[in-house]
Formats: sequence, C-alpha cells, structure tokens
Amino acid sequence: MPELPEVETVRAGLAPALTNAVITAVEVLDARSLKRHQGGVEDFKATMVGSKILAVVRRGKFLWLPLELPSGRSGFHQIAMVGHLGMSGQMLLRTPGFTDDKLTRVIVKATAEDGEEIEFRFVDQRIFGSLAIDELIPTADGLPGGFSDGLEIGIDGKLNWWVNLIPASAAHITRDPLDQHFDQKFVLDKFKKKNSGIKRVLLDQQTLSGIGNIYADEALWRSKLHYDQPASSLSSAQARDLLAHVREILAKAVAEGGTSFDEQYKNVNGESGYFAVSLNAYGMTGTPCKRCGTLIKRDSWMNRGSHFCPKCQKLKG
DNA sequence: ATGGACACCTGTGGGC
DNA sequence: TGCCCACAGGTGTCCA
Repeated sequence: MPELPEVETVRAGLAPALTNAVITAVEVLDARSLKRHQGGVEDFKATMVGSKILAVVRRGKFLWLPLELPSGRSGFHQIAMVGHLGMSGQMLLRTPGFTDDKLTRVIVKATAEDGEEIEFRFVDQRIFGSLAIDELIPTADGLPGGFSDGLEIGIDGKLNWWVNLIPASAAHITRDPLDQHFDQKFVLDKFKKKNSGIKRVLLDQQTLSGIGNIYADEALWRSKLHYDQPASSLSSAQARDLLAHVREILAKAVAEGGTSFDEQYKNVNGESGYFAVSLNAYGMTGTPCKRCGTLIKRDSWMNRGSHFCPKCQKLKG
C-alpha cells in the first residue's frame, strides 16, 4: 500500500515526536512482524529498550531510526531500527491507554524529549511489513543515506555519525526522485539499457525507488505511455518527461499527505491523505479518461493491476 | 538479462 | 446468511 508519499508522510509525522526520545519498553504482540530481525523477539527488545532515537530517516519506502545505545552497552555498534510498511503497515503515535487500534503488532513505549510518555504502534493487517534492528553501513557514494529533517549537522557543527550510513538491508535500494542527491543520468542510462516494459522498470527499486503501483500508473497516464512500452524504446525527451511527471506527482502527493482510499493507509495520527481525489488512472477502471473520455481499463499484470487509458496510452513501435 | 510464478498474510466486497 | 473468488499502496526468491 504505502509508496513514497505515504512513507514520507509517516516519517515527517514521527520525527518531531521520536527524535531524542528514549525507549522504555517494547511489546511484541505478533512475532511475525519481526521476521526480518535476526535474533528473535527477546534480542529485539533488549536492543531497543534504553536506546535513544536520534532521527527518522527515509529512502524510497524504507524508514529507519538510528539508535544510540545506553552507555555501557554502546561499544562500536552503529545500528538502526529499520521499518517497512509492506502493503498494509501503519505507524501510529498514541498516548498510553488509547485502545482503538486493531491489528496492532508491536508497541514501542518511549519518553519523548519533552518528558511526555508516548507510544509508537506498528499496525499491519497483512504482515508484509516488518521492524528489525540492522547494522548501518556506509553508503556506496559517501553521501547521506536518506532524507531526514535537517538534523544532519550536530550541535558541535559536525556531521552526525549516522548521516552517511544506510541499513545493510536497504543498501541495494537506489535513491528516490525526491532525494537531493537523486542521479537522473544514472536512471536515464538504465532506461536505455532495459528492454523490459517501462512500468516494470519504474517499479524496480534498484533503478529508482519509492514508486509503487499507484504512482506508476499515474505517471504513465500523464506521460501517455503504455505500461509495456520497452524502457529502451523511449526517446530521451520522453524519458525526461516521464521522470519530471514522476517527481511532480510524488511531490504533490507528499504535499497532500499521501493517498488513502480505505482503512489501510493512515498518517501517524490515524488520519487519511487527500491525494486520492487527484487520481487519473489508478482505481479509475470504467470511468472516462479526463483527457479524452475513453473509459479507463484495468489489465491484469504481474499478479496485480495496471490502469490506463486505451486511447491515450497506446503501445508503440 | 528478463519475465513469470509464487511465497509471505489478512480482510473486504461482490456474486450467487 | 454463507460460501467462494477476486482483489488490495510490496518485496524477495527461484526457475525457465
């Protein structure tokens, strides 16, 4: 479910509450949500409790919280709690005692920087998402691992230790189109080399990250491209146009708090985003194309759906 | 390299 | 009301 705009909405919501918060307790209601954690439930709890959250960082659809271990246990470890929302994950901020969240899998209790007691709840219907402790390793390009909140420079004027690091489990994810170090030439070169359909390439998190089924369909609709058009067949102008649309759509969706159309995407306060009203293709099967009036079609594609205008988005060549 | 199938899961809505 | 099927914002792996 959540793609870059939804994950960024969550990140931006978590950051003010969790930065410099100290974890006091962890409750694991369903161990399957920790399946990507090497070491089991007790190990996860032992590492988390007492640690301080230094920031909330995002690349593509991955989020991580660099952790400062309590003194005496710090050693040389550079670690973070890595979270992924999968298809149905939510990260909610609650005050203790709030009881309305169904399908809660993990609760992290913490004392915020201002002294308030807060709860971070990981809610996930399908359990494709996960939380895990992971090692932070240097980024391949030596640049910041992801987007955070301008906390890169510490109070001493130096870069914080976690800035140019990335969780080992997310190191294969390339930069997303909203990353200030996004390498457009790298992506355009990949397009030229790939004969796969352009939608498949847009969804490949090792080509560019953050795009999922909604925003792929939306970007292709705006660019008048068919999902199976080979990436290598795009002209340079078409490829650049497509990336411009991708950026524009992602930025607009972030500004509107993401896309919500059921109970499966909510921000940290349990509220829906507003981008759904801007959708032109995704989920619009059978409604008139807003450009030409032809009915939007849904094709089964890669075990999911592809929504497009059969007239505006014809396969060419 | 590339495409396809499938595994991991639960919940909802439509048709009969 | 119940049952069955299709479908859902993702990722990783295995196989032709």
